Parts: sequence; C-alpha cells; structure tokens
Amino acid sequence: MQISMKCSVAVHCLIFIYEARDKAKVTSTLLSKSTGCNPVIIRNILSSLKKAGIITVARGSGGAKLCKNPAEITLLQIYNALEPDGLKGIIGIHQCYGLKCPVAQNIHKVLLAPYCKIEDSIKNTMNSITLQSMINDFHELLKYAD
Amino acid sequence: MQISMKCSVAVHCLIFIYEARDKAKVTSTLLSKSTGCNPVIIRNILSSLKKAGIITVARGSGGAKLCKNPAEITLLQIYNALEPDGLKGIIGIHQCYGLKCPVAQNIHKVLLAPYCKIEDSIKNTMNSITLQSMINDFHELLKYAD
DNA sequence: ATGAGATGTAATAATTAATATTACAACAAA
DNA sequence: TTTGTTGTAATATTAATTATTACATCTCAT
Repeated sequence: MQISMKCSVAVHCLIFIYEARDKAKVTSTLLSKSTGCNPVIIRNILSSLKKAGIITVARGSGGAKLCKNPAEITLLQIYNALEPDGLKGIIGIHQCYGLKCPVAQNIHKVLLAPYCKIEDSIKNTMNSITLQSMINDFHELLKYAD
Repeated sequence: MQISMKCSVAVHCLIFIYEARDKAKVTSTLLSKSTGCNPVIIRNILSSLKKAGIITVARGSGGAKLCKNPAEITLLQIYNALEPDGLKGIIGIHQCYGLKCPVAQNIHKVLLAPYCKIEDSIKNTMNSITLQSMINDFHELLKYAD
C-alpha cells in the first residue's frame, strides 16, 4: 500500500502559499484548482496545517499564509500535522489471536522493534527535508523550463 | 495510510517455517490457522517468496522450507518479494495536470528527490534487519513467557 | 445591516485498494 | 486412484481514501 497522498497535496499547497505571498489571496478554491483536489479536502488539510502552527488561515475574508520560515518547516512536521498518529503503525500487523501457536502469540512483539527502527529512519529523513529545500528545487525547475 | 500487512504475515510464515523445520510439514492450511489469514492469501505470499528464492514449496505433497540461512534473509528481500514495485512510489503523489499553474506542473519533480531519500532510508533499515535477528528475538520472548 | 465570498465541519457518497472466498486444474505420493 | 496439496483465476467482501453536499459561521466592503 501507499502512504496517503495528502502529504504531497500539503506540500503543493505550502509551496503555492509561499509563492503567492503578498501577491494573491490563497483560498481553498484556488488551491483546489491547482492541486486537482476537492476544496473540502484542501480545507481539511489547511485546517490540520493550521492546528500544527504551520500556517494561518483567515476566517471569513479567506486566505492562507505561512507563519514560519520555510527553512523551519520540515516534511516531518507536515506529515505529523496530517496524520494524527504520525508514523506509528505505518506498517500494518495482522491480528492473530493465535490460540496455542507460539509464533502467533509473539509475532506482534517480534515485529515491534524492527518496525520502530523503520519508522525512526523515515522520521529522521523527513526531518532533514525542509520546505525551503523543496522551494529551492522548484525555483531551479522554473529556471530551466521552456 | 499504512504499508500492507502482507509483510508481517510473510515474516510470521518464515519464522513458522524455520521453527517447524524437520518437525512438521508446513502447509498453507497450517499457516493460515496460525496467521489468521485466508489460505489463498498464504499461498500467494508463499508463491512470491518462492519466486524470490527465499523458500521452496513442494507441489502436490505440500510443505514449505527455507532455502537460505535466516541470517541471509533480510526484511528488504521479503518486502521486495511481496511488492512488485518495491518501495517505489510508496508515498503517493496526486495527479495534477495543472493547466498553467507552475506549482502543479512541477510538484511531481519537486517531490521526487525527497521521496527517493525516504525510500532509500527505509531500504537501508530493512536491509539491516535479518530473519535471524527476528528469530532470535522470538526465542528470547519464549524464554520469558509464563 | 446586509450581501458576497470565505472558512469549518458534519454527514454522506463514490471510488479505490486490500483482503477473503470460491472454484477448480495440476500435481505428488501412499 | 484416492487423498491432500499447490497454483491461480474469478469474484466478493471489507476497509480505507477521496469526493461531494450541505450548511452554519465568519469578515469585510458597500
């Protein structure tokens, strides 16, 4: 399976918000057109990012703004904002109330440590990726566009 | 979202197969009882593990056996055996044939490098975890069971 | 103050992905 | 040649994700 693409949409929105700063009011309708997602999905994502202190959203008049420097916003913060449980349990474990079988009784515990290691390595990598770096890459791409 | 739990079931099966070596014939029915999964699911998983050269499965008479030393079987091998595309694209990217919006046109490329980094870090960690180490942990748990 | 354009959120629907089931052909060995 | 098994296709079920509808609430310009 695949990690929800909400994360990708969120990054899209954040880059958009950054690029539009002082230029245009960034509404959920606008972002929904740019991302191809439903405006309610966008509003939910923005709402999560807002709760995490990454952006502010103006009620009524509308418009989203970053409330941190892009260099201080990491992919991990974004991901955690969207997923209430973070990366915990990102690899599913089957439920086996496995009767007498000792493997069934212990498999959950056996997998715990390996899966935590994996979660931690994802965390570390996500933490090393900033919105700033992605914005930089975006600008590089713009330069060489035809 | 969460990575398919096929991986967990596969590890369960492999530990079971290892523990049962020279003791019992490990059939898909037996594994399905221990894991709580449908026997066809088990057969599909075993089939994938077989194609990857991790186990042998006796046609007709039945029974699965490891065909490598557990120390030489890594979690990455197991995962790759199960998922045809490996970890590629584990984090989904939304499709936005984004008209004129430059963010929409470039978001895919912007996310490519960060997501590859994440995939690589998962790969490295999975590669450092062997079936042997999980079997060892399993034995430790058995020691201290009531 | 009020109308236009937003957000926030609940409820529901539609879609997609994961898992389970049924069915049966092919196989191996007693 | 019967019994128990694997391999696999086809289908059904279930669960998760994404989309939609609906509407209360808010802000500001007029």
